[in-house]
Amino acid sequence: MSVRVRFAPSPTGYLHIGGARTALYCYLIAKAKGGQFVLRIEDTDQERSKPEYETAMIDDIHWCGLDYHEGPDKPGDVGPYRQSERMELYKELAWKLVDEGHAYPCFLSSEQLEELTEKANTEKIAPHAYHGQFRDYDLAEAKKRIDKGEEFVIRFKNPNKKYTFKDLVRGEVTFPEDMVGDFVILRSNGMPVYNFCCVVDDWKMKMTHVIRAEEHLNNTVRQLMIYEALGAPTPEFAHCSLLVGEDRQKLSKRHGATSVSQYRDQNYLPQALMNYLCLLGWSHPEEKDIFKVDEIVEMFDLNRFIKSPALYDIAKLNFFNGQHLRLLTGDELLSYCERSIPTDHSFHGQEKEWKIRALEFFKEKVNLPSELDEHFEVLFNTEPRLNEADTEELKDILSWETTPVIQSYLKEELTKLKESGVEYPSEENFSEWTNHIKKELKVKGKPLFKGMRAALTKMTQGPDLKIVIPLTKIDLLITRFQ
RNA sequence: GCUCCCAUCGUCUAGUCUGGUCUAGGACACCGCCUUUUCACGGCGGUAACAGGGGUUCGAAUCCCCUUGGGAGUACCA
Repeated sequence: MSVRVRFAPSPTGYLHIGGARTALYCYLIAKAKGGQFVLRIEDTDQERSKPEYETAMIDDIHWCGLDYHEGPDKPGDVGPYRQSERMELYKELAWKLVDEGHAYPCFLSSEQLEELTEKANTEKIAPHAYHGQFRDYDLAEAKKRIDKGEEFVIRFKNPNKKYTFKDLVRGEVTFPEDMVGDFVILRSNGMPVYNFCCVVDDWKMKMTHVIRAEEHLNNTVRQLMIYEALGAPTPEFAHCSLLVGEDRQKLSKRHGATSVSQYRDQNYLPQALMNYLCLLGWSHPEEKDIFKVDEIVEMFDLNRFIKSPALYDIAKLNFFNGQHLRLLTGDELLSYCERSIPTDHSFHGQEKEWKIRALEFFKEKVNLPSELDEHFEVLFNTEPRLNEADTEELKDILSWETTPVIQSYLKEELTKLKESGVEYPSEENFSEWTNHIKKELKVKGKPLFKGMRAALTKMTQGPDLKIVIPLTKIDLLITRFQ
């Protein structure tokens, strides 16, 4: 039987970093086993689910490069793939469970429920202890009350026995009989509840593996009960570790940038994000750390999942971005970096060939394209860029810089070049100047290079002049002498 | 409270299943040196961990138990 794995987010917000990682694992397992990856939208919470979130989520999943075989926008044989479109099925099965004695209507009002929970709390027993008030209520009587229009929910009748299952990452897990009470499967507004539709769909959509985060581990006991009552085969479960923030708590909004769209907006490389996320809870058999996810499918398996929670660290993500940035070439590099450079930046006025040459050189210095701006200063500034630490050092340089002979020499050379119709100095030009100043003007060593740097770039430090000067327009260089 | 899960450098992790090759390896970050007449890159090196206690064993990071710590769940959210 072919492996089928689903990612089932609820559209109540933007795709979360943790969600993206789960989706990645689902994608990878499906791919590794030559199976299908399915996207299902769990929108049964009418208040919080929004269609625009669904759209955004799908966009983000695509941006991550996690293409699925079936989903709301990719019809398959077991659709629809949006739970709000499967209501009839859930209702039918919920009532089937009622008729078979696995579930029952319950008429407890929310006020009554609150009181009962309160009571259980003061008695220091499980809060769900009194939720089963209607479990033995006469069904015919119940149906009469429903027909009269009375509000009700459907509760699942807990069979009160232990449940054990083998989790693919955690091993054998056992839940005691009283872990949960008679829980709701159909709300009073007619909407089914997560644990119920999840099982129905995983069954009807023929899922073989349920891969999700550890926060769902405890839900598994409820789901196991439902599979059993439905007479459905249980899939394999794999609960992967949680992603946590600095405080070791589940990663959430208050930890800062935790949605994929924020990284997209900040122009991170999706392959870098995926690479980093992949390693947060899984390890490469050869301890390789920089890779594209599609390169590791054949070695991806559940055995290398880590059970303990992983801390999400942006510093390390930045490193991964830098590594992937350096893997980019020519056109890729240009179209990627260009987006991060302010639209009014002089960079955009340059020739394409120049841009690529500049980026190929500067890419070694940054992790993110947004850091490029400060490095470009050396190419475009017209005012001296000096920080306090430079001042001391500058005293010498300034005395040199103001030496009229050398100033006028460089200026003269630049003017000659300009008149010959050249737009940029060549590397050879730069060497000639250096040699001339060395031989004829008797300046060498540190004063030579520091001095030339200060004169030509108005900065005391920066990248290799041999590279930088040929990237700077002669016109601009001349203005630096005025 | 109750239930479940987890526990190796600050962080991500290798090693745990199949005890010895682990005076615990790699990566991020940090620090130093080399290289570069600057900066960065790169290279080399450094600081830094088996939570604690009991067992089992000739031998335990690895197996068992307890303690402690952390997390998750305990909803008519998912």
